[in-house]
Amino acid sequence: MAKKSAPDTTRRSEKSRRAIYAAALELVGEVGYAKTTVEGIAARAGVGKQTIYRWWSSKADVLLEAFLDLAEQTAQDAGQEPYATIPDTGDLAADLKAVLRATVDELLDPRFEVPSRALAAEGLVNEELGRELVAKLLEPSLQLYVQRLRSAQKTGDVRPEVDPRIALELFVSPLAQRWLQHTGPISYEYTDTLVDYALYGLAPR
Amino acid sequence: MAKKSAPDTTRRSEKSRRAIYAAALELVGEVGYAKTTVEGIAARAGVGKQTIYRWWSSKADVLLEAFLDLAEQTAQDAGQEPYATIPDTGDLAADLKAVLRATVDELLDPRFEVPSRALAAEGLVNEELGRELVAKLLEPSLQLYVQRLRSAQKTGDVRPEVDPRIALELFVSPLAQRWLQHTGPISYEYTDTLVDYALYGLAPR
Amino acid sequence: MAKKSAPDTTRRSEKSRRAIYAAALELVGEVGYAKTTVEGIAARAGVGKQTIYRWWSSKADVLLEAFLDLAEQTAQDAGQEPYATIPDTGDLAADLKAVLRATVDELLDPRFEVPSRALAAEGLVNEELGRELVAKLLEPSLQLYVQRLRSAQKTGDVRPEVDPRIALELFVSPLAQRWLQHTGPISYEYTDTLVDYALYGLAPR
Amino acid sequence: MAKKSAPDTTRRSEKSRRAIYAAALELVGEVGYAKTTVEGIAARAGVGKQTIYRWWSSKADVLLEAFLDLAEQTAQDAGQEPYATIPDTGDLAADLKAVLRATVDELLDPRFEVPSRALAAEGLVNEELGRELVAKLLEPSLQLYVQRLRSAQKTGDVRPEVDPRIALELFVSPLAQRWLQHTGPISYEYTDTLVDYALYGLAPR
DNA sequence: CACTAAGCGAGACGGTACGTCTAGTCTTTTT
DNA sequence: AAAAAGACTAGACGTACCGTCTCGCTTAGTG
Repeated sequence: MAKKSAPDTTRRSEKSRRAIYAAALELVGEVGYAKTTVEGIAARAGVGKQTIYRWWSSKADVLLEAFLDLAEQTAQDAGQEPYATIPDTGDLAADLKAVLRATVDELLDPRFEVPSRALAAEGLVNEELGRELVAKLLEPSLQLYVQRLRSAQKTGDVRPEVDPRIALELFVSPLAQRWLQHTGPISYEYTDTLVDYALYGLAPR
Repeated sequence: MAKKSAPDTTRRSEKSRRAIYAAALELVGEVGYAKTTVEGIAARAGVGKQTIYRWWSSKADVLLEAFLDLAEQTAQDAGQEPYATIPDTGDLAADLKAVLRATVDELLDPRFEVPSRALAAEGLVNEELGRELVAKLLEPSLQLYVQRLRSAQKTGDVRPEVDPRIALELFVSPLAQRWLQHTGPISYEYTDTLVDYALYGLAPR
Repeated sequence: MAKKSAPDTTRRSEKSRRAIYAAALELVGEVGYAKTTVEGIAARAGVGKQTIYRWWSSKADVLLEAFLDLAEQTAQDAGQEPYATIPDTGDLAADLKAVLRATVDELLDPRFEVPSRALAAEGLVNEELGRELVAKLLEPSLQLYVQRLRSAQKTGDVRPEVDPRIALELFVSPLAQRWLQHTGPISYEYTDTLVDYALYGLAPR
Repeated sequence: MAKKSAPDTTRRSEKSRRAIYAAALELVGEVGYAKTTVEGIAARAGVGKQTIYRWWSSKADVLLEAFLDLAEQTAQDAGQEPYATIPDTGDLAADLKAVLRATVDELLDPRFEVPSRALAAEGLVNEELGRELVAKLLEPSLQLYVQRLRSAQKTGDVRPEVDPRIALELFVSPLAQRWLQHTGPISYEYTDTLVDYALYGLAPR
């Protein structure tokens, strides 16, 4: 009775998949998310529209996977794993500053900027996409900070009663907001300052 | 030779303007931003489409003004001015916690939630709207924190070399991000914790 | 509650209507009925698809009206009314032969051939269109024969007990079938012969 | 060098062929010719699409063969040969009326009606199919009338100078047109009248 | 008796057109 | 002159089929 049986993944055309990812990212970069259309992606990829609708449910879905794929490819091309963990040299401030500087570089990379901003925007308004984004992209990274902060609690560099999941937001969220909402410039100096303020507080010691 | 002379504002129909604001906010609340259409707003407002296009350039523009109007109305209805300044009782932590608790209340008010999230989303992707949003809604609020922190520097509650514009992000941005991106729950307890962490730092004293 | 209110005919664009008729007839002539598409008609007419769907329910419907319009225009251009009646010179055979010869000319006119054959084909399979075709195009012509045959019955040229509606089919239907189904050649000689056979019978006198 | 070698008929699956015929006729009967699709036929027949395209060039082609097959089967099931000849009892009028009555029965048989009308319609517009239809279905039947009329000319029942190929159209074409174009009811009385009119003419004797 | 080599069911593919929806413009009539 | 109404051109939406193209799997016949 099932009208739509799920398509057979084993027969899927790898070539088409890659062409669709490439076309989607290109178009979002060129004309922006709103003006990117499924039709346009199909045309640029040299693919029938149905091939897109067969495997993805929406434009947002295509772009999410395309972006995840891009991130994965880039990671493999550069170092092996992007950041399995945050380095632990014993100097917490230095470690955090290093990671945040790398994040700054990434946020300013134009290849990532447009699609990730587009996805973030769509994620605000589209519950499902939002949850996927957070689960697949954001939360894994944040967990790395949680680990590093827990380690710092063991060495006494962070007070033991501090909740690491909240603590990390002190330096991560400001950067995120400046980038997302253009509320201020982004630089190494800025993130270094965030780490210092967060670790040692605003009140005099 | 000018085909489009600017419309004559003195002849503008106040009734239509109000009806359009109301219709826009209702529709965004009912069906979400993406499914709200100019046509739908015009129909619900009992207004011709051209009347919308004559005075606004886009759906986002209508909604921005509608939202600003709503904010203004609500402010006038409730207390006079919402927060011309942040209270200065001499207890910085208490003052910040009070304001952030009020912000939490506002963020959880369903009348504000959908349209402001929609505007924020559009603002990520639409440069012009984003700048307007930041300039008209966000930055004025943030300046209040700047003032309160400067005052705290004078009383010695905040270290003098701290940049208040960055400092405020330690407790404001985490809240903003949790709300915008659903990365965590929002509560009085959470914002209180943020203030404590930000003021006294994560490192042991 | 009515979702689709009927469109307002008084505001209809005459220019678009004419352009659509012209495009439809051209395309049917150039590529045939099956390969003529609503999209193609809209494109050639420089018209939005919705303008077609607003006023017509289908490709067949457009073509029917376009053809009726063509027939009307052609009639007006040539003599006033095409054939308000069949001539009555007193010589029944001659009168019928004359009209059938004119019909032969019309059937062989390439401007009429393709669209009318296309409509006829669609009419076979599409009940509603078929009834409209018969009612608006075919039956009015046949009634002219009925009148002429009745007149002939008064003058004694046709037996009084003959049913004129059936009688006319003896010479009209053969011509129709040859033309529609390509079952034989069409010529003045052929229609003359049909009239002779029909009037005087096959059996010896 | 030949990309497409002709398929090997000896290996053809008889089971599939029969299933395709059955599915095609069922679907045309249920949803009409236009809404019958190759994909639908394949699905109902439990057959791959390629199996249809391997042996037939089009939907029309499938249906033509399916119909010919049906006609053949029906003929074999009923009497042996359908009508190798038209009976020759010496009474021409009676013989023709008998055959036409049988034709009326056939035309009103719902098993035949939909597919044959569909084929006829397609034949009007599709030259190739039209010629095949005429050659394989129509002309053979008409030749039987030619023979009977020639025989009648020998016995003096039909004038010797009459062209039998044209003469037969006097009673066959009207029936065909009424059936095809729904221009009038079909009955034994009607076909009897046609024969009488055709044999003895409309003019008084 | 394994070994081709075809036909087969299945269904993914690049496409075209469908009929619907909305954007933003233009025109007509009313206030 | 602004406004209500709504028809207009334009073009994307998601769906349905087209006809082609593999994929494994029978199923013969051949070596």
